Amino acid sequence: MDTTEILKRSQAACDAMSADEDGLKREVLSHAGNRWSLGVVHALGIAGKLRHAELGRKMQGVTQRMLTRTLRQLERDGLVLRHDYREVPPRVEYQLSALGTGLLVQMIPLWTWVMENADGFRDARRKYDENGTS
Amino acid sequence: MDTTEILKRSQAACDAMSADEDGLKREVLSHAGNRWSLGVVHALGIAGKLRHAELGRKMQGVTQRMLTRTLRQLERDGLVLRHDYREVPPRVEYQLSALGTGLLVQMIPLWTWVMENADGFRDARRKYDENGTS
DNA sequence: CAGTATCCTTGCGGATACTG
DNA sequence: CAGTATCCGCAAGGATACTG
Repeated sequence: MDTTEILKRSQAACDAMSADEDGLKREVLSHAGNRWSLGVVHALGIAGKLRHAELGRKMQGVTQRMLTRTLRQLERDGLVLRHDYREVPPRVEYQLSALGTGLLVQMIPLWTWVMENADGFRDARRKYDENGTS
Repeated sequence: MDTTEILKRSQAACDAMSADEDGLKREVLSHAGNRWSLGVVHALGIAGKLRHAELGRKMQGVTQRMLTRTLRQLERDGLVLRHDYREVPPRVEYQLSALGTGLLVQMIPLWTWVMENADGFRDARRKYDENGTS
């Protein structure tokens, strides 16, 4: 494989990165890495618009508190739009913003790769743990 | 934009995902989202091989404890290889595994996208905070 | 040089109960 | 329905000191 060529391109990209930019990337990643963020972006990407309770049902196991937290975080990051209809009983719908959709799209090849290499991850983990316990 | 088409592809990808697979993805992401992981993978991608102290210098601000922790995590995930020369004074070199290189390559388009949309993120954040404090 | 060991603070994630 | 309020346990991240 021509990893050399690939790494050169990587280097070109990396050289342009300041510490500030690295912070931004980590912020995006770390938010995406939160317990429920991925599933929410996912669910919204598929369904388009969803209400709080609908999301709660799709996300099997999430508590109201964590769902709200996650949505607030995603909203603050500009990935999710919140629309409060100000009715009684309350009706609030969530959907991906353009930014959120963009992120989801960027993520797809990454997910595909992760799934393709799932065995590689498991093997590595197993080997590491064997050596550790031997 | 034809987000519809894109979302359909996304959906196709999503439908194939079990809760188990989602867990794996979140694990990968959450590790990548750790404070220093990204920088380490980055630095190793550029430099090839690096010693503990060299990494410490490149990563500006990391403590020995966190660097070791990060490296152990990455090693356990199979992204980084550790080679201990067993000399005195100690010499240990780290480098990306094939898996690690692959991950870095997958990440590049994502980083590029994040950087291109940095302003979008900042604007969203600003708006959200303005509405919150008003 | 390449780590451990110890202590501390912060924030995530969850359980439960309550409210407009 | 769509949240808040309160409490809790745990792990991440960091500061500091020490070791083979």
